[in-house]
Amino acid sequence: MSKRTRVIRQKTAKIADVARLAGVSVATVSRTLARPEVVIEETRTRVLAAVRDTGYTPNISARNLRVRKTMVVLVAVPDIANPFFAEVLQGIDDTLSAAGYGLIIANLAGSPEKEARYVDLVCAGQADGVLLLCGHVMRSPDRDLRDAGVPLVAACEYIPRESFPQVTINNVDTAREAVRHLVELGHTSIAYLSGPNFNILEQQRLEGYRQALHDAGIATDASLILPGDFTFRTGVEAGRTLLALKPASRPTALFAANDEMAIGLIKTARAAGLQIPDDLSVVGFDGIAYADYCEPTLTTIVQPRRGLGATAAAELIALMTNGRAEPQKDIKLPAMLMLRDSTRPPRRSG
Amino acid sequence: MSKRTRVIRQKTAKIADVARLAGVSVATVSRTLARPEVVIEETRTRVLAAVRDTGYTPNISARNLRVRKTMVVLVAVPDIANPFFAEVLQGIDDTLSAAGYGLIIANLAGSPEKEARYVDLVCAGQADGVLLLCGHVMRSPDRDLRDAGVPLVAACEYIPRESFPQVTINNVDTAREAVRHLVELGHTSIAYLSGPNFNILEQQRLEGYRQALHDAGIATDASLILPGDFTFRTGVEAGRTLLALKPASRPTALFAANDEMAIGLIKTARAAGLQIPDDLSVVGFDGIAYADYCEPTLTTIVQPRRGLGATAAAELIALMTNGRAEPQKDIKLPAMLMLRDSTRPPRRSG
DNA sequence: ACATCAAATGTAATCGATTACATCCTAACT
DNA sequence: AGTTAGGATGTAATCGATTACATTTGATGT
Repeated sequence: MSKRTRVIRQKTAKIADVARLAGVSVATVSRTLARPEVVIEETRTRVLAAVRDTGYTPNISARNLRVRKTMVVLVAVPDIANPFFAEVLQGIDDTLSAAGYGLIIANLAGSPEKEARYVDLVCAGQADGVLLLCGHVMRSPDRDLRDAGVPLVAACEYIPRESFPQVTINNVDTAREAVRHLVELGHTSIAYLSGPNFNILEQQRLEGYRQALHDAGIATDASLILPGDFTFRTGVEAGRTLLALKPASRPTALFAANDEMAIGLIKTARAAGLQIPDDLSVVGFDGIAYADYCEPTLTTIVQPRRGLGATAAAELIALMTNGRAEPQKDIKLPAMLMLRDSTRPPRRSG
Repeated sequence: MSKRTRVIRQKTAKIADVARLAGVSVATVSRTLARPEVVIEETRTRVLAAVRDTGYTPNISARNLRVRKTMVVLVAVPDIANPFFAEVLQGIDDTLSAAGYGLIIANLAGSPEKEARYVDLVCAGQADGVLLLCGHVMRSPDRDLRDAGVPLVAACEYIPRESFPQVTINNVDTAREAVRHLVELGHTSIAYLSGPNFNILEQQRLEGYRQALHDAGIATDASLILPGDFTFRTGVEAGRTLLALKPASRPTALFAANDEMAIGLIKTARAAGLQIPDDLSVVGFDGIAYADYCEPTLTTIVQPRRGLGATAAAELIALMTNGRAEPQKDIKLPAMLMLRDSTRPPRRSG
């Protein structure tokens, strides 16, 4: 059976072959596949049988050329190796692939050349829409994604002053809540381990940190703001910086702009004999799987990672199909402070 | 300047528009872009100027339809959230995108429906090649990826009895080396934390474990083979199983079929008061980034993750361009035992 | 019995690029 | 000067599907 069909089909059957075998016109074959209800029962079965026998599958390039669609969306990710994005991608993938869309993952990896290639790809009509997880509208030397004329949706990293839908969490308020948690435990000397300077998430989380300190009447101490770039490595470095301080002037708590840095910092601090959380409470941000695997388990802000992906994908689908749905949408999903073992009141209260 | 071009271009310029503006035929435009050396200098500059002014980018669907290529490869991944695959993907992405290919990531996630959708996609000519990281040739109810007539290359998980190139490490020998390390430290009671039963990697690593024990004259004890499925969660469960044993009959070392499970097991064991490596030495497999972040750092087999991806991608490119290069290639990349802090001689030697 | 209409199907234009083949032109050789 | 070779460009077929419009068919109403 499957042997036989494999023999019949030489290259790949085209719609004309099916039409010939079924004794109908190509239009009828096309209709049978697209809107079965408009062809009469008897024709339909004949056509479907011919489709089966020839092993016919429509040529997507031809269809795309004709209907000007690709059924592909491009997802721009700063870094696939970052587990946070991997989980957001799952949500995107679930939603999009259920709706029949394929996805091209653009791993920007900080490379402007790659970014430019992907912009050109989209401008060339290779995608029906773009999901930006990267905090900016992608550019090539002479083009901008907005020129491509395809729907855009941003997620995770808010892009200011844009008119397309965005799906994010409220980073400012959430960061503020994280720091407030430390304040409520009694900490007054609270450090901040930052993300890369011009990153929007960084700015928002820093703002939340500032607000929380201000709420508590604590002055911001610039020396307690440690530079980082969201990687484990800079977490380790920040840990060393912290250890170099005299114990007396060392903060009793730290809020990290993401989990990976928090985990790097904890590792370094522990290796040097510091007790976490006894000597130093740490709060992270993101809620990656590892935050629950490490030791001690990390108190952190859990972002609805799959939810962010799924919601953004749904929004993009709406734009791609309904044409113009309401843009300007600014969807905020709830994030949650997850209390685990890395935070505790300071040893010497006050 | 960019303002002006943005105004000129109404929808998207097609090749005919460029031709008209440059005062040449469409063939000349096409040639100028594809093989600049065949058109005379003066024409070339005129055409290129017209291209710039119109903001022309070729319509890829049309080109694909004509030349029967897509410049897209599909990568089948068992699970994007698995950090091991994320790193392999980076290698793939680097190589493929440098060669101008886009990639569609098929996150199988154990779903036969998704798998089938992707098979149909490829059979419909949506990809020029497929990279299988998933240990089997993908199927849909009535089709098989081999029917698609596109080049295939497998990586990471060896697929027996297939004629396409495969890029893997030698799992049997490497696992054997990992266990030999434990033997050489003096361990004689060595457990194995397995992967899912029918997975080829699992079978090979188990075989390596068996061989190493045999080499050392140690009898295999079926009760020391703990079930797992490569996830952190089953590592935790295996940890509990281990803890339930009387200390006297508890193994002094364990080889886990991957890092995530090893890390889960270590966490559970430590939480129950077991010292790692003093009470239990642990060796993992894969060398994910986290193996160096956790506590204690994990002795493990480091796979050349980017290398696997890059090599497989290069192999696929060769097949896609040269048409038929030598198939049957079985490329083995070296993996390395990385000694870290989770292994040590047993307390009571002998 | 004829006009009318709708349902079913067919015909052919169309999407936008590539490229085989045809044509034109110039330079070089006899 | 006439012929020719080959370089540069143009013309038109082609890739394979979708779909507007045309045609056929049969049923219904008068």
